[in-house]
Amino acid sequence: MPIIDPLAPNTPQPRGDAFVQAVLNATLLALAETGYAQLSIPAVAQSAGVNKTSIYRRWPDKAALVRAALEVAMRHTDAAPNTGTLRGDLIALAGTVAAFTQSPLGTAIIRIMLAEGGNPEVRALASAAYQQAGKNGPFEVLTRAIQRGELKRQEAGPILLFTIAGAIMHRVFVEREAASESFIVQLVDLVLYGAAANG
Amino acid sequence: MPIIDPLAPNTPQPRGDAFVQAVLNATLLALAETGYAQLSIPAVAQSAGVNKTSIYRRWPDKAALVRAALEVAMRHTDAAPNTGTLRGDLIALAGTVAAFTQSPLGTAIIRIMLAEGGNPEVRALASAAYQQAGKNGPFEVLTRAIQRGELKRQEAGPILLFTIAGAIMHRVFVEREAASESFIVQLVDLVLYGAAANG
DNA sequence: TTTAAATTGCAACTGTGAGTTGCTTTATAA
DNA sequence: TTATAAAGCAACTCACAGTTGCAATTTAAA
Repeated sequence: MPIIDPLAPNTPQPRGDAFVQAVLNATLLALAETGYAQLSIPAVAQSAGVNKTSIYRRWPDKAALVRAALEVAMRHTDAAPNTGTLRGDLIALAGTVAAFTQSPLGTAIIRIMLAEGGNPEVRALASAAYQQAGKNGPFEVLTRAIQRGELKRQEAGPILLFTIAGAIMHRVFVEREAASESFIVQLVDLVLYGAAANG
Repeated sequence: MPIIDPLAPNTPQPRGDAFVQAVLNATLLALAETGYAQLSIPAVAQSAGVNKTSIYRRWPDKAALVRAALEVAMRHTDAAPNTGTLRGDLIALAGTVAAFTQSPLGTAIIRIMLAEGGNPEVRALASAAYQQAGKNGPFEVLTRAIQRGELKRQEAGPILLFTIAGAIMHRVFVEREAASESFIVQLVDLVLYGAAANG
């Protein structure tokens, strides 16, 4: 009874399609609710309405299951915003980051990345997933801002983006407040014009 | 065989003192290494060179043990910096936050706070510990800056501080780069003067 | 429609490790 | 020196993750 590769071509997958969907969905759900360390395959099986044995036969261990779930979940990228101003673009980008951070899946991914001392392979995939969520967008935005002359010091670009992401993380995970539209505008104005400005 | 309150006065503690020290130190160590979820009392016992039974008799469960360890560990507060300028004070504050964030204990506390879906009581204590690390300092710094006229818009104060903390968290936990002195200066200048400034 | 192959379910099993209990040993205070 | 409380020790229970052999079911293809 060999372990099946769900991606192999021409592999007969009698009931496999719905089965895999159900299990991976349940995995993402469990990830969001309890985190990676607490996640148990028997619990996922029950939540998916499926027998644990079947999960064990398809995926060798917890890491492989979570990897598969994250891979499936991460098959979309948001387009870069283009509002005509750096401020507008940053507000749009920050909104995307905030939405991701506050979604159950985003929460799960960020928690794996930050918190679990566990499987490095899984953590690497979580990092990849997090970074992919804003892959091209940010760089296009910065490039256009530099061309427009809105961002004089190019080297400030990365820290600008990372600071926005970090502030949103702090807002959601530490303060446990919503990263609302008004918060995002405040934040973008802070990193664009500074607290010392007269406003 | 009642559970002993280690803080009760006039309680005879024959070998208790050294014992408690050893166990709580081992607990903080384990917390830093493996995190709360993975922490096991038998493992702590072995690491402390102590019998697990003795731990179970003193602390009713893992949450109580970790609570005791965090309470002991958090018995110091840093004084507010006073360099004469807001910029200097913020750099000093950010340095303190960075040192805490990058210390094993700080890492453990932040991870409990952010990641574990586990015991809410423990998470609350971790939050308290994190906030206490910078309790009075930040507010004194802001007050003096407002008096000096360096911070025109008072309402920018909290988001200013939280953004610094969040950016440091992102640096350490997501980018996994050191929050060096030069990074901190860059960060403070960003939130004080903004990326749009000519520099 | 039938048949063969593979997948899923099911039930019973193993193994590990957390937490418990009764008893003995040892340190401390008086 | 002695009484008392704490710490050690060994053996136990129990929950739950992961395994195995076999029966039931679905699907693809003839």
